[in-house]
Amino acid sequence: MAARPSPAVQDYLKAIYRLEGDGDSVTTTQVAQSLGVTAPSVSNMLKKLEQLGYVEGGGRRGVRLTSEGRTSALDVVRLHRLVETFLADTLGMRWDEVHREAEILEHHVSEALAARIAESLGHPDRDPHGDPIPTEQGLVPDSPTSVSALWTLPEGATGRVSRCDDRDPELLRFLAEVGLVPDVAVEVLARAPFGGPLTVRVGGERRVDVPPDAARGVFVLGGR
Amino acid sequence: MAARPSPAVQDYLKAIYRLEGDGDSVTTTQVAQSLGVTAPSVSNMLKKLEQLGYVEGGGRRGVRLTSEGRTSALDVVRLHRLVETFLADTLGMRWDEVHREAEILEHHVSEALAARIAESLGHPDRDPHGDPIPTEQGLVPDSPTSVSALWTLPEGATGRVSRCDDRDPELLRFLAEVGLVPDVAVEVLARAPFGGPLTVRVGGERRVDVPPDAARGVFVLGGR
DNA sequence: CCGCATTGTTATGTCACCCTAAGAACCGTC
DNA sequence: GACGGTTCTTAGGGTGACATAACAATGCGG
Repeated sequence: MAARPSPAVQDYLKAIYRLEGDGDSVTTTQVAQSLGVTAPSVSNMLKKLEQLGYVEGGGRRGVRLTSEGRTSALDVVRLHRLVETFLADTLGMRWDEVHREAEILEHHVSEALAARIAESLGHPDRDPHGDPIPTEQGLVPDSPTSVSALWTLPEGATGRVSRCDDRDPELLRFLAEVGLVPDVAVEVLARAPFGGPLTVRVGGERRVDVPPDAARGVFVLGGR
Repeated sequence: MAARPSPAVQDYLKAIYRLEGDGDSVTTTQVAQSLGVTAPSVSNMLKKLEQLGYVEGGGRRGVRLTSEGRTSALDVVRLHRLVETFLADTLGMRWDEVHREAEILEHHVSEALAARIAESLGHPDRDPHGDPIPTEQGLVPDSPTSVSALWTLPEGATGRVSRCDDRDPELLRFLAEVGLVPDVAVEVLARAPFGGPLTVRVGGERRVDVPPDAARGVFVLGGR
């Protein structure tokens, strides 16, 4: 029953967890950029995290989470996504507002409260942006392997929106407007050259032009 | 549009606000005891609060809140009680659990979220313990003047429970068990001598023995 | 009016977390 | 294998909020 890490530590663990997704070893600068702090701050904190047993490999080539670190990171991620889902579903907050709020509340919601929230929502396994919600035991619902950014799909590709990047409220407002939300069917009709927009059929109905930076934040579970 | 004070500052303002209730000038030691910190810490913080314009009269005889201080204190109290109400009504948390949780969340709930919570609850004016919830404009719903601690009532007195002290979960569990909750009718049937229990009729039905320390935490709006 | 308890302050230290400035280690290029 | 650029760490500060220790001021009983 380890004590709950401080908000700062939780933020570092969460960032490292997210960065481990692509490639496995995480560098000081990656973390610094991701959290908006300076490299020396990260250097100090990583040393501390290593002493606390949350990360290892502190020497050269970046750090990795220990299993304990991963457990703690998943705890935070779970709370974040549960809170997001709750704010959206129960309180009717817009999906572009919930991330900010959850970013703070994730550090201050007790386990007891989280359990109640989860129960009142019927133990959801996806948050409003389509991200999987880890279980209390730290299991992450299967992330299908054939998920690619909409941006990378060739003309003619079809599939369903799996998740959307939740960090940019403006992006989310745009996506909501054009109907690019989780579970909707999409088909890439055309790719404009020179970094132009993608033309996409959304929900079998609307034709929508999606600019590159938007298309990079939408992930599609491929039909083919 | 003053920036939101830090959690620590909010806690001090809340404590001073509560202590101003009885008598008007609040001393260093009162605050220290109320917050469980040492006198020097309070001394420092009061100096800071005075510089920030939240309190005045810092010299001799204790401090008082400025109107700005009172406004900020009421903001915190409002959030605390809204959160309590929400946790109890919407999430079914027991009334003895909500205080602890709200004590933390009050510092981290945004104005936007508070507004949504208030709306989803229909802008309640009492929390689960019967305490009044200040409005967004900082107005405290009328606290009736003829409210006295159950402990102070003479034999034969009648009335309705107005509010219960929310700080001791054990007390609240006891009160819930014997039915002493806000709005229930009570009548003092007997006062045992030498600090013995009060015998009270609750809700026109049950006879209940209420020990002194419990009777001091229940406040009754007098019928006569 | 003096002594002494209560109350409050100043001085100083600690801890967590962040910063800037400056030096050390690594890395591909020539 | 020296060189310039990137990356990382060490050194040294700063802030907020707490602590302890020691001193000052108040206020009351005798």
